[in-house]
Amino acid sequence: MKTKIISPACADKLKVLSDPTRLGVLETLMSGPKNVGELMDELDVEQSLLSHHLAILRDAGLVESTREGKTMIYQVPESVSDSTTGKAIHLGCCKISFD
Amino acid sequence: MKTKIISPACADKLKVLSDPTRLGVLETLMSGPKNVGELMDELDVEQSLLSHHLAILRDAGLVESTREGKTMIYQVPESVSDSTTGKAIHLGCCKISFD
DNA sequence: TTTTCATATGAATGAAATTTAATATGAACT
DNA sequence: AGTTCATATTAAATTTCATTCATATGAAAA
Repeated sequence: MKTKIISPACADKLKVLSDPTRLGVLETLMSGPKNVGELMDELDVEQSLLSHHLAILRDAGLVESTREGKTMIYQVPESVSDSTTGKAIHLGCCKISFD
Repeated sequence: MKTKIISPACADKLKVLSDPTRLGVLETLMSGPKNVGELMDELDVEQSLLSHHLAILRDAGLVESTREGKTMIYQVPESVSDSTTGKAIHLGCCKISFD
């Protein structure tokens, strides 16, 4: 009886999405790039808290950021957002489709 | 500027899947019903710990159990597992497809 | 170069989730 | 009824996570 190797890596990626703020960030960014201030306004989250969550999303490769003057623009990488259906997130191990 | 209402309910459901043991249980059960002992063997998880995780999956409606003699059979409900593609989990708010 | 704006980082706290250990339940067998 | 097998439950210990607060960084403006 070989012991099945479960998928901790996939669970880790799902954990990144299993938070309302981070999920909200992704949902928001799926409609296009935004800077941190815009995300704060839209999601109604404190600056520092949002920044922490953005770091977690960035570390997981689910968002990427570029500086534009004083502000930082965040967006979902092409490889992550399904541009055809528009409403899916590719985690590598699995794909999450909304609605 | 209306404040966007994020989706805590969906995050909660994703949280249930964001654990290697629970994800392993679901993956295992997607190939058919199993009793707890079989899940223990396949996933190499302690009895009590597995039971806790099964309770969380049950509370979330992602698995259901029926007694058969001394053992408990666990399975993924029809409504949750996508019977057509075979490899998807429906959470209500979103759908997770594997490989 | 000092100030201001936009964002990031680190430490501290508290809450929630996971894990372990011990015990309980419920069905079948003797 | 008492014992055993399979699983669940409870409580306690531990770990992880989210949040807050204070401070730092980096770019532009004065």
